[in-house]
Amino acid sequence: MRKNQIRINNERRILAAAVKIFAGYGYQGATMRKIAEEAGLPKANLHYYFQTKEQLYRQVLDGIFKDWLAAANTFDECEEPVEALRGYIETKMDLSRKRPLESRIWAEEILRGAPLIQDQLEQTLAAWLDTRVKRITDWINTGTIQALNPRILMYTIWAVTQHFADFESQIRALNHQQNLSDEQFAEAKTQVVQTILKGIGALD
Amino acid sequence: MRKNQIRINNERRILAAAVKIFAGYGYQGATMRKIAEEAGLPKANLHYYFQTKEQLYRQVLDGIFKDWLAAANTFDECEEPVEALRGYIETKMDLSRKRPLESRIWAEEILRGAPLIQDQLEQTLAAWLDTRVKRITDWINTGTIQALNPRILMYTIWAVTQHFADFESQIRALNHQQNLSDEQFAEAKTQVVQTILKGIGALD
DNA sequence: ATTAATCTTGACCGTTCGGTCAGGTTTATT
DNA sequence: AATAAACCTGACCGAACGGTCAAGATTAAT
Repeated sequence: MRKNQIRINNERRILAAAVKIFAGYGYQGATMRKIAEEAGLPKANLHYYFQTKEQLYRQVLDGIFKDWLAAANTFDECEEPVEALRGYIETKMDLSRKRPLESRIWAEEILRGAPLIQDQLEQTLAAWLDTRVKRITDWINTGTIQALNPRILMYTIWAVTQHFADFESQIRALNHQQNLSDEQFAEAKTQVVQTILKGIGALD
Repeated sequence: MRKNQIRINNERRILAAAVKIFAGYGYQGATMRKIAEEAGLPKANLHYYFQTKEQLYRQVLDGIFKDWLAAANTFDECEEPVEALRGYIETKMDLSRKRPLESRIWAEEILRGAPLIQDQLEQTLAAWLDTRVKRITDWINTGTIQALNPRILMYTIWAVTQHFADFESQIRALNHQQNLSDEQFAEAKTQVVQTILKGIGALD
Protein backbone atom coordinates (compact mmCIF):
# COMPACT_ATOMS: atom_id res chain seq x y z
CA MET A 1 0.00 0.00 0.00
CA ARG A 2 2.18 2.81 -1.29
CA LYS A 3 1.57 6.35 -0.24
CA ASN A 4 0.37 8.96 -2.63
CA GLN A 5 3.10 11.00 -4.25
CA ILE A 6 1.66 14.22 -2.84
CA ARG A 7 1.99 12.89 0.68
CA ILE A 8 5.52 11.65 0.07
CA ASN A 9 6.63 15.00 -1.30
CA ASN A 10 5.02 17.11 1.37
CA GLU A 11 6.20 14.95 4.25
CA ARG A 12 9.72 15.20 2.88
CA ARG A 13 9.50 18.97 2.51
CA ILE A 14 8.16 19.37 6.02
CA LEU A 15 10.76 17.06 7.56
CA ALA A 16 13.57 18.90 5.78
CA ALA A 17 12.26 22.23 7.05
CA ALA A 18 11.81 20.80 10.52
CA VAL A 19 15.45 19.68 10.66
CA LYS A 20 16.61 23.20 9.84
CA ILE A 21 14.34 24.90 12.34
CA PHE A 22 14.78 22.42 15.20
CA ALA A 23 18.55 22.60 14.74
CA GLY A 24 18.56 26.37 14.66
CA TYR A 25 16.20 27.10 17.53
CA GLY A 26 15.88 23.92 19.62
CA TYR A 27 12.66 22.06 20.30
CA GLN A 28 11.05 24.76 22.40
CA GLY A 29 12.37 27.64 20.33
CA ALA A 30 11.17 26.09 17.09
CA THR A 31 7.60 27.02 16.19
CA MET A 32 5.22 25.39 13.79
CA ARG A 33 4.92 28.76 12.06
CA LYS A 34 8.68 28.94 11.36
CA ILE A 35 8.72 25.37 10.06
CA ALA A 36 5.72 26.11 7.86
CA GLU A 37 7.42 29.21 6.43
CA GLU A 38 10.62 27.26 5.77
CA ALA A 39 8.60 24.55 4.02
CA GLY A 40 6.53 27.09 2.10
CA LEU A 41 3.24 25.67 3.36
CA PRO A 42 0.43 26.98 5.55
CA LYS A 43 0.74 26.06 9.19
CA ALA A 44 -2.52 24.13 9.18
CA ASN A 45 -1.11 21.90 6.46
CA LEU A 46 1.69 20.73 8.74
CA HIS A 47 -0.91 19.51 11.22
CA TYR A 48 -2.58 17.57 8.43
CA TYR A 49 0.55 15.47 7.89
CA PHE A 50 1.91 15.50 11.45
CA GLN A 51 -0.74 15.81 14.12
CA THR A 52 1.43 17.51 16.73
CA LYS A 53 4.77 19.28 17.00
CA GLU A 54 6.03 16.44 19.18
CA GLN A 55 5.16 13.82 16.54
CA LEU A 56 7.02 15.81 13.89
CA TYR A 57 10.00 16.11 16.20
CA ARG A 58 9.91 12.38 16.93
CA GLN A 59 10.06 11.56 13.23
CA VAL A 60 13.04 13.90 12.84
CA LEU A 61 14.81 12.14 15.70
CA ASP A 62 13.99 8.72 14.23
CA GLY A 63 15.59 9.71 10.95
CA ILE A 64 18.72 10.92 12.71
CA PHE A 65 18.97 7.75 14.77
CA LYS A 66 18.70 5.56 11.65
CA ASP A 67 21.41 7.50 9.81
CA TRP A 68 23.57 7.35 12.90
CA LEU A 69 23.29 3.57 13.22
CA ALA A 70 23.81 3.04 9.50
CA ALA A 71 27.05 5.02 9.58
CA ALA A 72 28.10 3.20 12.71
CA ASN A 73 28.36 -0.08 10.82
CA THR A 74 31.66 1.12 9.44
CA PHE A 75 32.99 -0.15 12.69
CA ASP A 76 32.41 -3.77 11.67
CA GLU A 77 33.92 -3.71 8.21
CA CYS A 78 37.49 -4.37 9.25
CA GLU A 79 39.08 -7.01 11.39
CA GLU A 80 42.07 -4.98 12.48
CA PRO A 81 41.56 -2.36 15.21
CA VAL A 82 43.55 0.33 13.42
CA GLU A 83 41.48 0.19 10.27
CA ALA A 84 38.16 -0.43 12.03
CA LEU A 85 38.61 2.51 14.37
CA ARG A 86 40.10 4.74 11.69
CA GLY A 87 37.15 4.03 9.42
CA TYR A 88 34.66 4.65 12.18
CA ILE A 89 36.24 7.90 13.35
CA GLU A 90 36.52 9.16 9.78
CA THR A 91 32.90 8.28 9.06
CA LYS A 92 31.75 10.11 12.18
CA MET A 93 33.88 13.12 11.25
CA ASP A 94 32.42 13.16 7.74
CA LEU A 95 28.94 12.98 9.22
CA SER A 96 29.67 15.98 11.43
CA ARG A 97 30.92 17.87 8.40
CA LYS A 98 28.06 17.00 6.06
CA ARG A 99 25.11 16.80 8.47
CA PRO A 100 25.82 19.19 11.35
CA LEU A 101 22.16 20.05 11.81
CA GLU A 102 21.21 16.50 12.69
CA SER A 103 24.10 16.27 15.13
CA ARG A 104 22.91 19.43 16.88
CA ILE A 105 19.34 18.19 17.20
CA TRP A 106 20.66 14.99 18.74
CA ALA A 107 22.93 16.93 21.08
CA GLU A 108 20.13 19.16 22.30
CA GLU A 109 17.89 16.19 22.95
CA ILE A 110 20.61 14.56 25.09
CA LEU A 111 21.33 17.87 26.77
CA ARG A 112 17.70 18.10 27.86
CA GLY A 113 17.91 14.63 29.42
CA ALA A 114 16.77 12.66 26.34
CA PRO A 115 13.09 12.84 27.31
CA LEU A 116 11.88 11.33 24.03
CA ILE A 117 14.64 8.90 23.09
CA GLN A 118 15.55 7.32 26.39
CA ASP A 119 14.06 4.02 25.28
CA GLN A 120 16.12 3.98 22.09
CA LEU A 121 19.27 4.80 24.04
CA GLU A 122 18.65 2.10 26.61
CA GLN A 123 17.61 -0.54 24.10
CA THR A 124 19.06 -0.09 20.61
CA LEU A 125 22.09 2.06 21.33
CA ALA A 126 23.04 0.10 24.44
CA ALA A 127 22.91 -3.14 22.46
CA TRP A 128 24.95 -1.65 19.64
CA LEU A 129 27.55 -0.46 22.12
CA ASP A 130 27.71 -3.82 23.90
CA THR A 131 28.70 -5.72 20.78
CA ARG A 132 31.40 -3.17 19.94
CA VAL A 133 32.68 -3.29 23.49
CA LYS A 134 33.11 -7.04 23.03
CA ARG A 135 35.13 -6.52 19.86
CA ILE A 136 37.40 -4.03 21.56
CA THR A 137 37.78 -6.37 24.53
CA ASP A 138 38.95 -9.07 22.11
CA TRP A 139 41.56 -6.72 20.71
CA ILE A 140 42.78 -6.03 24.21
CA ASN A 141 42.90 -9.72 25.09
CA THR A 142 44.97 -10.49 22.01
CA GLY A 143 47.31 -7.62 22.80
CA THR A 144 46.51 -5.67 19.64
CA ILE A 145 45.75 -2.57 21.67
CA GLN A 146 46.56 -1.70 25.22
CA ALA A 147 44.24 -2.37 28.14
CA LEU A 148 41.57 0.29 28.56
CA ASN A 149 37.87 0.73 29.21
CA PRO A 150 36.17 0.28 25.81
CA ARG A 151 33.14 2.35 26.77
CA ILE A 152 35.25 5.35 27.64
CA LEU A 153 37.04 4.94 24.32
CA MET A 154 33.70 5.10 22.52
CA TYR A 155 32.62 8.15 24.52
CA THR A 156 35.92 9.79 23.56
CA ILE A 157 35.35 9.11 19.88
CA TRP A 158 31.79 10.40 19.99
CA ALA A 159 32.79 13.48 21.95
CA VAL A 160 35.56 14.59 19.62
CA THR A 161 33.86 13.83 16.33
CA GLN A 162 30.53 15.39 17.24
CA HIS A 163 32.23 18.44 18.74
CA PHE A 164 33.02 19.69 15.23
CA ALA A 165 29.31 19.82 14.44
CA ASP A 166 27.86 20.77 17.81
CA PHE A 167 30.40 23.50 18.66
CA GLU A 168 30.81 24.76 15.12
CA SER A 169 29.92 28.32 16.12
CA GLN A 170 32.59 28.34 18.83
CA ILE A 171 35.21 26.98 16.46
CA ARG A 172 34.21 29.60 13.90
CA ALA A 173 34.58 32.39 16.45
CA LEU A 174 38.08 31.12 17.24
CA ASN A 175 39.00 30.79 13.55
CA HIS A 176 38.70 34.45 12.49
CA GLN A 177 34.93 34.17 12.14
CA GLN A 178 35.37 31.64 9.36
CA ASN A 179 34.10 28.10 9.27
CA LEU A 180 36.84 25.52 8.93
CA SER A 181 37.87 25.25 5.30
CA ASP A 182 37.94 21.85 3.65
CA GLU A 183 41.70 21.79 4.15
CA GLN A 184 41.42 22.71 7.83
CA PHE A 185 38.76 20.09 8.38
CA ALA A 186 40.84 17.45 6.64
CA GLU A 187 43.73 18.34 8.94
CA ALA A 188 41.44 18.06 11.96
CA LYS A 189 40.22 14.69 10.79
CA THR A 190 43.74 13.37 10.38
CA GLN A 191 44.87 14.71 13.73
CA VAL A 192 41.85 13.32 15.58
CA VAL A 193 42.43 9.88 14.08
CA GLN A 194 46.13 9.99 14.89
CA THR A 195 45.64 11.23 18.44
CA ILE A 196 43.07 8.59 19.36
CA LEU A 197 44.77 5.65 17.65
CA LYS A 198 48.14 6.56 19.07
CA GLY A 199 46.55 7.35 22.40
CA ILE A 200 45.26 3.81 22.77
CA GLY A 201 48.51 2.24 21.67
CA ALA A 202 47.28 1.08 18.28
CA LEU A 203 49.98 3.02 16.39
CA ASP A 204 53.78 3.05 16.72
CA MET B 1 29.06 51.56 47.46
CA ARG B 2 28.17 48.09 48.70
CA LYS B 3 24.90 46.50 47.89
CA ASN B 4 22.31 45.82 50.48
CA GLN B 5 22.36 42.36 51.98
CA ILE B 6 18.80 41.72 50.87
CA ARG B 7 19.75 42.37 47.27
CA ILE B 8 22.83 40.21 47.52
CA ASN B 9 20.87 37.29 48.95
CA ASN B 10 17.99 37.49 46.52
CA GLU B 11 20.17 37.91 43.45
CA ARG B 12 22.11 34.85 44.53
CA ARG B 13 18.95 32.82 45.06
CA ILE B 14 17.55 33.84 41.71
CA LEU B 15 20.79 33.13 39.85
CA ALA B 16 21.07 29.70 41.45
CA ALA B 17 17.51 28.88 40.48
CA ALA B 18 18.10 30.23 36.98
CA VAL B 19 21.11 27.95 36.49
CA LYS B 20 18.99 24.91 37.35
CA ILE B 21 16.07 25.88 35.15
CA PHE B 22 18.10 27.10 32.17
CA ALA B 23 20.18 23.91 32.29
CA GLY B 24 17.13 21.70 32.55
CA TYR B 25 14.93 23.31 29.92
CA GLY B 26 17.14 25.49 27.72
CA TYR B 27 16.73 29.23 27.24
CA GLN B 28 13.43 29.04 25.40
CA GLY B 29 12.04 26.21 27.50
CA ALA B 30 12.88 27.94 30.76
CA THR B 31 10.14 30.27 31.99
CA MET B 32 10.30 33.06 34.52
CA ARG B 33 7.54 31.25 36.42
CA LYS B 34 9.63 28.07 36.80
CA ILE B 35 12.65 30.06 37.92
CA ALA B 36 10.51 31.97 40.40
CA GLU B 37 9.10 28.73 41.83
CA GLU B 38 12.58 27.24 42.10
CA ALA B 39 13.78 30.37 43.90
CA GLY B 40 10.68 30.49 46.10
CA LEU B 41 9.83 34.05 45.08
CA PRO B 42 6.94 35.67 43.19
CA LYS B 43 7.57 36.10 39.51
CA ALA B 44 7.26 39.86 39.72
CA ASN B 45 10.11 39.90 42.19
CA LEU B 46 12.48 38.41 39.63
CA HIS B 47 11.76 41.34 37.35
CA TYR B 48 12.60 43.69 40.19
CA TYR B 49 16.18 42.38 40.34
CA PHE B 50 16.62 41.41 36.69
CA GLN B 51 14.63 43.50 34.25
CA THR B 52 14.26 40.84 31.56
CA LYS B 53 14.72 37.12 31.08
CA GLU B 54 17.56 37.84 28.68
CA GLN B 55 19.42 39.96 31.25
CA LEU B 56 19.08 37.18 33.82
CA TYR B 57 20.37 34.68 31.27
CA ARG B 58 23.29 36.97 30.38
CA GLN B 59 24.35 37.16 34.01
CA VAL B 60 24.22 33.37 34.27
CA LEU B 61 26.42 33.10 31.18
CA ASP B 62 28.84 35.70 32.57
CA GLY B 63 29.25 33.68 35.75
CA ILE B 64 29.94 30.52 33.77
CA PHE B 65 32.48 32.25 31.57
CA LYS B 66 34.36 33.62 34.57
CA ASP B 67 34.52 30.21 36.28
CA TRP B 68 35.63 28.69 33.02
CA LEU B 69 38.50 31.15 32.55
CA ALA B 70 39.55 30.87 36.18
CA ALA B 71 39.80 27.09 35.92
CA ALA B 72 41.64 27.44 32.65
CA ASN B 73 44.59 29.06 34.33
CA THR B 74 45.66 25.63 35.48
CA PHE B 75 47.18 25.45 32.05
CA ASP B 76 49.86 27.98 32.96
CA GLU B 77 50.97 26.58 36.27
CA CYS B 78 53.48 24.10 34.90
CA GLU B 79 56.37 24.46 32.51
CA GLU B 80 56.37 20.91 31.26
CA PRO B 81 53.72 19.91 28.71
CA VAL B 82 52.86 16.65 30.43
CA GLU B 83 52.04 18.27 33.74
CA ALA B 84 50.45 21.40 32.26
CA LEU B 85 48.13 19.41 30.01
CA ARG B 86 47.42 16.79 32.65
CA GLY B 87 46.49 19.49 35.14
CA TYR B 88 44.29 21.27 32.63
CA ILE B 89 42.49 18.14 31.48
CA GLU B 90 41.93 17.02 35.05
CA THR B 91 40.61 20.43 36.04
CA LYS B 92 38.19 20.43 33.13
CA MET B 93 37.06 16.91 34.00
CA ASP B 94 36.49 17.92 37.62
CA LEU B 95 34.49 20.91 36.45
CA SER B 96 32.29 18.66 34.32
CA ARG B 97 31.75 16.40 37.31
CA LYS B 98 31.00 19.12 39.85
CA ARG B 99 29.24 21.71 37.69
CA PRO B 100 27.47 19.87 34.88
CA LEU B 101 24.59 22.36 34.78
CA GLU B 102 26.85 25.24 33.83
CA SER B 103 28.50 23.15 31.14
CA ARG B 104 25.11 22.33 29.64
CA ILE B 105 24.01 25.95 29.57
CA TRP B 106 27.23 26.84 27.78
CA ALA B 107 26.78 23.97 25.35
CA GLU B 108 23.23 24.97 24.48
CA GLU B 109 24.30 28.56 23.88
CA ILE B 110 27.00 27.41 21.46
CA LEU B 111 24.59 24.96 19.84
CA ARG B 112 22.21 27.81 19.08
CA GLY B 113 25.02 29.74 17.38
CA ALA B 114 26.21 31.68 20.44
CA PRO B 115 23.86 34.61 19.81
CA LEU B 116 24.67 36.32 23.12
CA ILE B 117 28.32 35.45 23.71
CA GLN B 118 29.83 35.77 20.27
CA ASP B 119 31.73 38.87 21.37
CA GLN B 120 33.24 37.10 24.36
CA LEU B 121 34.25 34.15 22.19
CA GLU B 122 35.85 36.36 19.56
CA GLN B 123 37.58 38.62 22.05
CA THR B 124 38.36 37.04 25.41
CA LEU B 125 38.33 33.36 24.53
CA ALA B 126 40.19 33.87 21.25
CA ALA B 127 42.91 35.79 23.10
CA TRP B 128 43.13 33.13 25.80
CA LEU B 129 43.45 30.45 23.15
CA ASP B 130 46.12 32.36 21.21
CA THR B 131 48.51 32.53 24.14
CA ARG B 132 48.07 28.81 24.86
CA VAL B 133 48.61 28.01 21.20
CA LYS B 134 51.93 29.83 21.46
CA ARG B 135 52.95 27.75 24.47
CA ILE B 136 52.11 24.53 22.68
CA THR B 137 53.98 25.72 19.60
CA ASP B 138 57.04 26.26 21.78
CA TRP B 139 56.77 22.70 23.05
CA ILE B 140 56.63 21.46 19.48
CA ASN B 141 59.62 23.56 18.44
CA THR B 142 61.70 22.22 21.31
CA GLY B 143 60.68 18.68 20.43
CA THR B 144 58.89 18.04 23.73
CA ILE B 145 55.75 16.92 21.91
CA GLN B 146 55.23 15.92 18.33
CA ALA B 147 54.17 18.33 15.60
CA LEU B 148 50.43 18.94 15.55
CA ASN B 149 47.86 21.71 15.24
CA PRO B 150 47.54 23.21 18.74
CA ARG B 151 44.01 24.49 18.16
CA ILE B 152 42.75 21.06 17.23
CA LEU B 153 44.40 19.71 20.35
CA MET B 154 42.49 22.23 22.46
CA TYR B 155 39.22 21.41 20.69
CA THR B 156 39.88 17.75 21.43
CA ILE B 157 40.42 18.43 25.12
CA TRP B 158 37.29 20.58 25.37
CA ALA B 159 35.22 18.04 23.47
CA VAL B 160 36.12 15.06 25.60
CA THR B 161 36.04 16.73 28.99
CA GLN B 162 32.76 18.55 28.43
CA HIS B 163 31.14 15.46 26.94
CA PHE B 164 30.90 13.92 30.41
CA ALA B 165 28.70 16.83 31.53
CA ASP B 166 26.80 17.58 28.35
CA PHE B 167 26.00 13.98 27.40
CA GLU B 168 25.51 12.76 30.94
CA SER B 169 22.02 11.44 30.19
CA GLN B 170 23.31 9.38 27.26
CA ILE B 171 26.15 7.95 29.34
CA ARG B 172 23.67 7.14 32.09
CA ALA B 173 21.39 5.30 29.64
CA LEU B 174 24.39 3.24 28.50
CA ASN B 175 25.51 2.55 32.08
CA HIS B 176 22.47 0.60 33.32
CA GLN B 177 20.53 3.80 33.99
CA GLN B 178 23.09 4.80 36.60
CA ASN B 179 25.22 7.89 36.63
CA LEU B 180 28.93 7.17 36.62
CA SER B 181 30.08 6.32 40.14
CA ASP B 182 33.01 8.17 41.62
CA GLU B 183 35.18 5.18 40.78
CA GLN B 184 33.95 5.05 37.18
CA PHE B 185 34.48 8.75 36.76
CA ALA B 186 37.99 8.53 38.19
CA GLU B 187 38.74 5.77 35.69
CA ALA B 188 37.38 7.92 32.86
CA LYS B 189 39.51 10.83 33.99
CA THR B 190 42.66 8.73 34.03
CA GLN B 191 41.94 7.18 30.65
CA VAL B 192 41.16 10.52 29.02
CA VAL B 193 44.40 12.00 30.30
CA GLN B 194 46.39 8.96 29.17
CA THR B 195 44.80 8.81 25.74
CA ILE B 196 45.36 12.46 24.94
CA LEU B 197 48.87 12.73 26.36
CA LYS B 198 49.97 9.52 24.71
CA GLY B 199 48.11 10.50 21.55
CA ILE B 200 50.21 13.63 21.12
CA GLY B 201 53.45 11.86 21.88
CA ALA B 202 53.99 13.39 25.31
CA LEU B 203 54.14 10.01 27.03
CA ASP B 204 56.27 6.89 26.36
C1' DA C 1 -19.28 11.57 -15.33
C1' DT C 2 -19.93 10.76 -10.67
C1' DT C 3 -18.54 9.73 -6.30
C1' DA C 4 -15.24 9.22 -2.70
C1' DA C 5 -11.01 10.21 -0.73
C1' DT C 6 -7.46 13.17 -0.06
C1' DC C 7 -5.52 17.59 0.34
C1' DT C 8 -5.63 22.70 1.38
C1' DT C 9 -6.35 26.84 4.14
C1' DG C 10 -7.95 31.25 6.60
C1' DA C 11 -9.96 32.08 10.64
C1' DC C 12 -10.34 31.03 15.11
C1' DC C 13 -9.58 29.16 20.22
C1' DG C 14 -7.75 28.50 24.90
C1' DT C 15 -3.43 28.74 27.13
C1' DT C 16 0.88 30.46 28.47
C1' DC C 17 4.48 33.50 27.76
C1' DG C 18 7.50 37.79 29.25
C1' DG C 19 6.67 41.82 31.18
C1' DT C 20 4.15 45.90 33.76
C1' DC C 21 2.29 48.48 37.46
C1' DA C 22 0.00 50.50 41.37
C1' DG C 23 0.00 50.32 45.94
C1' DG C 24 1.44 48.24 50.19
C1' DT C 25 5.35 46.72 53.34
C1' DT C 26 9.82 46.67 55.18
C1' DT C 27 14.35 48.60 55.93
C1' DA C 28 17.73 52.46 56.25
C1' DT C 29 18.71 57.21 57.30
C1' DT C 30 18.40 61.34 59.88
C1' DA D 1 9.65 59.71 65.17
C1' DA D 2 9.58 60.96 60.59
C1' DT D 3 11.03 60.64 56.01
C1' DA D 4 13.08 58.36 52.18
C1' DA D 5 14.64 54.51 49.87
C1' DA D 6 14.33 49.91 48.84
C1' DC D 7 11.61 45.93 48.43
C1' DC D 8 7.43 43.09 47.55
C1' DT D 9 3.46 41.18 44.90
C1' DG D 10 -1.44 40.12 43.05
C1' DA D 11 -3.60 41.40 39.19
C1' DC D 12 -3.32 42.45 34.75
C1' DC D 13 -1.78 43.02 29.49
C1' DG D 14 -0.74 42.16 24.53
C1' DA D 15 1.58 38.80 21.86
C1' DA D 16 2.60 34.39 20.40
C1' DC D 17 2.08 29.65 21.02
C1' DG D 18 0.14 24.74 19.50
C1' DG D 19 -3.74 23.13 17.80
C1' DT D 20 -8.72 22.91 15.59
C1' DC D 21 -12.21 23.12 12.17
C1' DA D 22 -15.42 23.84 8.51
C1' DA D 23 -15.62 24.50 3.94
C1' DG D 24 -13.61 24.52 -0.49
C1' DA D 25 -10.25 22.53 -4.07
C1' DT D 26 -7.93 18.81 -6.12
C1' DT D 27 -6.99 14.07 -7.20
C1' DA D 28 -8.25 9.01 -7.56
C1' DA D 29 -11.38 5.37 -8.28
C1' DT D 30 -15.34 3.45 -10.55
